[in-house]
Amino acid sequence: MSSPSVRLLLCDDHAVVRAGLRALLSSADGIEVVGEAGDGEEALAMAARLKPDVVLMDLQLGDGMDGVTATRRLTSGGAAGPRVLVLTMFDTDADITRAVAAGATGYLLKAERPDELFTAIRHAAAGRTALSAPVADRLLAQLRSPRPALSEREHEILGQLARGLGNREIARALFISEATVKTHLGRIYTKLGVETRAGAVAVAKERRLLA
Amino acid sequence: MSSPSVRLLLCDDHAVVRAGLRALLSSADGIEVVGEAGDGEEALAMAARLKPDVVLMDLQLGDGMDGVTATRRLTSGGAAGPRVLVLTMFDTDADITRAVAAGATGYLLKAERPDELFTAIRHAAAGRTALSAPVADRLLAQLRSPRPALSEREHEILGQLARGLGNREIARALFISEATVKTHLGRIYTKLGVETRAGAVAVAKERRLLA
DNA sequence: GCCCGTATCAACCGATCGGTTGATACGGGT
DNA sequence: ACCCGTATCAACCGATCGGTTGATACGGGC
Repeated sequence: MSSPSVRLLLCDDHAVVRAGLRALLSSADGIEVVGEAGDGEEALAMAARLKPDVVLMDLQLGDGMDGVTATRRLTSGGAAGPRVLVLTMFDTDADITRAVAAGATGYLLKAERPDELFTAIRHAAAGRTALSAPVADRLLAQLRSPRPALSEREHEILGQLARGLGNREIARALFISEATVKTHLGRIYTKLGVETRAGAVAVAKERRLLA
Repeated sequence: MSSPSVRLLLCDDHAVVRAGLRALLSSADGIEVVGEAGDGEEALAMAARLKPDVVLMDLQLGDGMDGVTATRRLTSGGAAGPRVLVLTMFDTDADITRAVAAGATGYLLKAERPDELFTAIRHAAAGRTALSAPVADRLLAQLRSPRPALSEREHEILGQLARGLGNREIARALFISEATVKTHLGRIYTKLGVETRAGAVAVAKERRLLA
């Protein structure tokens, strides 16, 4: 006998993409789309009600809760919660790391071949980790030559920096002295491999370290 | 009698999205997906060969030719060329304006309801302009209070700025004097409504003025 | 022909930035 | 107990940035 269908919940903020995925997956054996969510809150509510086996989650969810947060909330509920399979456009180190840290069972890219999606969903339902080849490559590369990650405080500094604030304004915004801002900035420059604040903003946007 | 099916070519760099769209559109009456392209070059080649009525074009096409360029090349071939219907994630002023300027017959968002997509495709095939409501709103808002557009030279300056270069380096890169760079930067700040270079980079990335 | 926008350059000045050195303090890990 | 990473602050200095004023030149549009 074949195992029962995988009950799947879609979460993506683009209705056209959701509809496309539903149409695509409905043609696959052993996969049943039980619902669609357009944002993180909706995904949590529908997951609680529909008890899907797997949530197919985009990381970019528009204005509200982001996909990483939604993933954490979905998986933090213990063993009863659904598996989360991340399906997104970006293969950035930061995205992958954060998604895995948030409890994602798998991670694959929208650029992947569709049949990879089918198998990844079945793997995820079985509790097996499902990382597509490019994603796994990136993870290993990162392990081999680990990039110095920004500390949380440095992240905050970077956020203010991207708003165009000067050092004094950043200092006021974060309730620290201007001197501290400068030391943080120095470390940020070193870690990002840049020499100016404009360069730091550019690299940060590039690596998707900022909203 | 009903008119023959609209012959449609998909162009999107994400295979999963393409497959989803194909699955979705195959369920629609009067629409026939005749091919898929994953980048701009492929789209041009397949359009020449398959002679589709409409090309459904994403603006973000990864590394190579961008969607605006592909649209221009597709529509510049005179009346024989296909209609181009842009389907993308972003409703940024710059994207909409450039796509329309490049000859797009329609522009709609992936966040739109799927049935809007069906009607837009049929409209585009008939040569009618197809702008979804949010996009049309933005266009009108822009006409009512036109934002000062950056000149081409200012764009170049901005590009170098985003690389983190100093004024002197920008001057050398563009073969102009440092003084000229500063005057350009002053106008850029005014037009973007910022006061610092970091702010300019942030706003530029926000409005998608940069790659 | 004239006006206006754009691009180019110069010289100036104060404010800010970037880098350095050195210091204190707190927490986690061995 | 010790070390290491992180966060915090101070003082200093040269280089750069941001703003201003003023100028020339070229092109398109009325």
